[in-house]
Amino acid sequence: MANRKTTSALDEHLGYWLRMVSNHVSNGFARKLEGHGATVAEWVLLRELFDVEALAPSRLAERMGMTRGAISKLADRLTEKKLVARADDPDDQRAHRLSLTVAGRELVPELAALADENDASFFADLTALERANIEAILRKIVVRRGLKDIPVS
Amino acid sequence: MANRKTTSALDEHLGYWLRMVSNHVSNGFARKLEGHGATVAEWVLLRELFDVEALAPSRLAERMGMTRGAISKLADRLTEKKLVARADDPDDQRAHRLSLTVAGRELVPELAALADENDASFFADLTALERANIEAILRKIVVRRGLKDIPVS
DNA sequence: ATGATGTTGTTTCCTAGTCAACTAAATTCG
DNA sequence: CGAATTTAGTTGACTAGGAAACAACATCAT
Repeated sequence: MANRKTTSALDEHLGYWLRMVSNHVSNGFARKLEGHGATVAEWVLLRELFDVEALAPSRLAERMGMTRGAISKLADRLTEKKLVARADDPDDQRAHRLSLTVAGRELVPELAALADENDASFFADLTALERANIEAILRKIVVRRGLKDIPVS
Repeated sequence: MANRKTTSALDEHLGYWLRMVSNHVSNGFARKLEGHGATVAEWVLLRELFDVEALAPSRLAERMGMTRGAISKLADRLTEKKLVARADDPDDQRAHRLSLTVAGRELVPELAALADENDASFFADLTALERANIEAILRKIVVRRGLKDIPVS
């Protein structure tokens, strides 16, 4: 037993490699979105609204793993851009309902194409088996640990 | 050819699952670090300095994938906490050299233990084979795409 | 050696989040 | 019913980063 345990290096953690790849994927996507005047958070919000008639900010906050404050400001920006509309909830004087404008609805498929492209190009180096493997493993972690939203930070 | 292509959902992208898991790992680690008064960026900087006598802020910026401005402020916080010391570079009047203080050097193994624990607990659900697989796949992406730093954003 | 160019680190301004306090409205319960 | 509590959304103070301008110094080409 000659060696004391040595302080582990950054890259000895699986989390390190995960963060490296994940941040590059998100970053690449963010750069692609920039060209269309959108951010990742904006894309996610728009996509969430896409297959629903309308949604309350609070629900979006839960689904997106952001605070209500953040959603409030995000919605401000998107209404400013005329991509999202705020309407009063007829059943609850406090509540709002966010929905896509026509322009917003038209933008979603365009951004979805960028997302597809980004994902495809990033994982193009992998074999079909590798892609299936990594997805299965990630899903397993999500299920086992009961992860439900994506914390932004 | 009955069906038009449908707008892809968020979770149809590998990047989605990657981000979900990666953000949870980082977030969990951040919460653990909080109890020790440190942030993830601080941990990374301290760990980078750990196996080197001293390093210029610019080098750290490259290695950490952050701007020099960000490193400047990060170094401010760490010197404020007496974990890092700034010294003039004798060979270059512009340059500085950052190094760990005794307290900083003592803190690193403590935080490394947290990192180990966080990583282990997070991937505990996986089999050894799954862990080996995901690491190999992530490393392959890093190599193939020539990723060298971790963009923070 | 000197003038152009490049590099180092800091600083200012901006962005997009968090957190906590707040207002108004809804709900619960005694 | 009416008071206490909960919920919805906004706001303000704060944080950690990026981008770009900057001053000081170094390097390089003549």
